[in-house]
Amino acid sequence: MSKSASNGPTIRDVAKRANVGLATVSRVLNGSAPVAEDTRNKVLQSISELNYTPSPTARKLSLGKTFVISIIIPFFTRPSFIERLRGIDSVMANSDYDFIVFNVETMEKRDQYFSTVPRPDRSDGVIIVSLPTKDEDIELFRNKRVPVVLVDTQHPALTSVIEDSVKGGDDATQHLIELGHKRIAYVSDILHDPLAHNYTASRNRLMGYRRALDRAGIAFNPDYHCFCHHDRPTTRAMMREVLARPIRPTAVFCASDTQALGTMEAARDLGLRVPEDLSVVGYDDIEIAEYVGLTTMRQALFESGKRGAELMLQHLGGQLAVPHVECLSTDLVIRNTTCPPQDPT
Amino acid sequence: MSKSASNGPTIRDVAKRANVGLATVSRVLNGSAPVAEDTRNKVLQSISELNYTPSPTARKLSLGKTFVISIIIPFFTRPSFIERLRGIDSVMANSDYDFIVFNVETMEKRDQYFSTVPRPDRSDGVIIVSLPTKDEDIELFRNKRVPVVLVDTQHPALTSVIEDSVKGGDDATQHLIELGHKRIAYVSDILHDPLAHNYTASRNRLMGYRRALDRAGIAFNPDYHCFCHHDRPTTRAMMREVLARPIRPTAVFCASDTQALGTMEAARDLGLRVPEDLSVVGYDDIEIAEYVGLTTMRQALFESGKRGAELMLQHLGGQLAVPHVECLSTDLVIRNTTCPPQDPT
DNA sequence: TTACTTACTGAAAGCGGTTTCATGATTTGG
DNA sequence: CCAAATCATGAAACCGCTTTCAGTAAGTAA
Repeated sequence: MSKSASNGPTIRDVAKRANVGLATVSRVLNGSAPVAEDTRNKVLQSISELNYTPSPTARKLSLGKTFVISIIIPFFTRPSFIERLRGIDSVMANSDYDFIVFNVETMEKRDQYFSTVPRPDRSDGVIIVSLPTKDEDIELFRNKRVPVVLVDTQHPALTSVIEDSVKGGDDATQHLIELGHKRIAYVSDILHDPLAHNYTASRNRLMGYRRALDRAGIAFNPDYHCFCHHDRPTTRAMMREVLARPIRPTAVFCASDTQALGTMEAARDLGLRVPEDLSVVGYDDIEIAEYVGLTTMRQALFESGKRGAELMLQHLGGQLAVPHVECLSTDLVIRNTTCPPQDPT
Repeated sequence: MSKSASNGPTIRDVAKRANVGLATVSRVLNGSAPVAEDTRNKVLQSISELNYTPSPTARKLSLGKTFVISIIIPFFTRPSFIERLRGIDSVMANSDYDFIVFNVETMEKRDQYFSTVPRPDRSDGVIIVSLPTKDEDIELFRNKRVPVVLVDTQHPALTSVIEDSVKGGDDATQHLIELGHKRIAYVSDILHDPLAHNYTASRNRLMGYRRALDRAGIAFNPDYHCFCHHDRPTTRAMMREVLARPIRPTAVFCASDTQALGTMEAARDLGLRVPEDLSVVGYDDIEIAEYVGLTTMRQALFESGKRGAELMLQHLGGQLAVPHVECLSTDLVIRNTTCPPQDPT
């Protein structure tokens, strides 16, 4: 089944037509060695007459490269991941590399992709986004000798670009403290599910939250740490209960905008006004955040993807030997879901 | 620079170790010809001892296939496109094919991808999403002999899966008419820019809108056809002006939810209540639509991607000779941005 | 027993490039 | 003016797989 049917001209055809050896054509194509001016012209003409383009596959085989960068990313459908992907795309589109996205929605998929994707015959490099890596994974990658760059996760052995979620959590909480709040709840994804939306990030933001609390001399109240699955309806249900307590929080810091929206829905359900009765701070600054006027932490999502891709390209180019960690900044965007508490107890 | 460095075992190594010819190994791998039971076992054992996996690149070259489906899609970052991509992913992830996404944000990129991506040495098939194709494009595809499937666009020469936007526009408008509205505006993207969000769709929805109007004996008022760039702020600015007119529409049908949100912002700016003073119907049912309670047309976005991918796979499998058109249904989701007009003139 | 299938199997020829290596043509320079 | 170095080039090997083709061994029919 050798599909020689109509498969376009090959480098051999070009060589024949130009009366040169095929090696010479290759040299003209890649500029890999000097070629006499008029020989080059003959070749160039032959190429354009035949409307020849080299076969990427053959090139890959010969070079032992795939010219593919694989991206392993969970739930690529979520707005924040899309932004990161766009960042990656913005640099990859202008490189020699294609990129293939592997969408992880289950633990099996994760394991499957972690073991099959980082192979030299499948990818020249792998960018892993927002998925925690274990030591054994690292070992696997090292064996396969495929360069790996981490985005929004970190491991000492790999170069990674991260956001400082501890600081982000701290800043968000600090904002509420400065407004005079004392009863501040923290709402996050479940903290023990590695596939949860913000596995590491949720933990780090919690640390930041506690750090800010400590600094202000406010005791951490475990009852004010609320967590549930990442979707809005679930958060809404949970928060409806939390906000109905006799001593309810006057402010809520949410580890994601989606959960902030759920929280606001819950407040609405209970007839609580935002921000007068309840201040809400989100995280991510997704597109609707602006529409609903949500105060939130903006991350450099696009930038993170872009830097990740750039670092990968550098890695592939031979620069960048040692694992390199890059930390992007996070800014608080103040809109109108926060204000001082009505009754500053 | 033959990168023979540590490149894993080859089929030859497997053959040698099992004391068979390498053709036999290939046969075991692909089941392409009968192999004696114990020969097969020797091979299998050798494979697992060596932890061998065949090189995809070599396979591709030999077979003359790429095992890649390319997706050409505009602004893949927009929610509706993501949904379609997810649909595609859901079927591709379980196939032998990888897919590569080519994100079109400019006319140059469109042309570049249209001419370089559909080549037999680059893709086994191309799925084009939401991008109108001209006859000359078709000619090009035919020359390259690469199968093409269209999603959310249509061309007589190609198999495509579409939504019935005319009917969608009709239904949405009909809903408003039934509520008693007479002054109904239509808000859409610019109708002459092929890269606009909803090029074809915006036109078809307009046709549906007019059809419903006709049927109800309401004259089409060109002043009530408003169009501008697809983003929310622009729509907001435009609609602020439109809604400030002495005789303003009592209802607005928007060709996208994003524009519906812009319209609602404009209403808010002018102190108009939705739906009491202004009914709004959107299109797409993006995620926030539910949050803000927007009445909107829901399309089978995920389904469209899924079907597109399935048709492509069928095509590749040799079934599906004639161009085949598939039309997905669209449903009105009634929430709370529509009600009868206050002053039913 | 001989001729004729049938069932497996290995050697070798691609697939379409890149790169090494040897060679002939030119310079260079002493 | 001849030896030595330089330059440009083609032939051939190789990347790792699939498939054809021909041949061997075993099975069947006459």
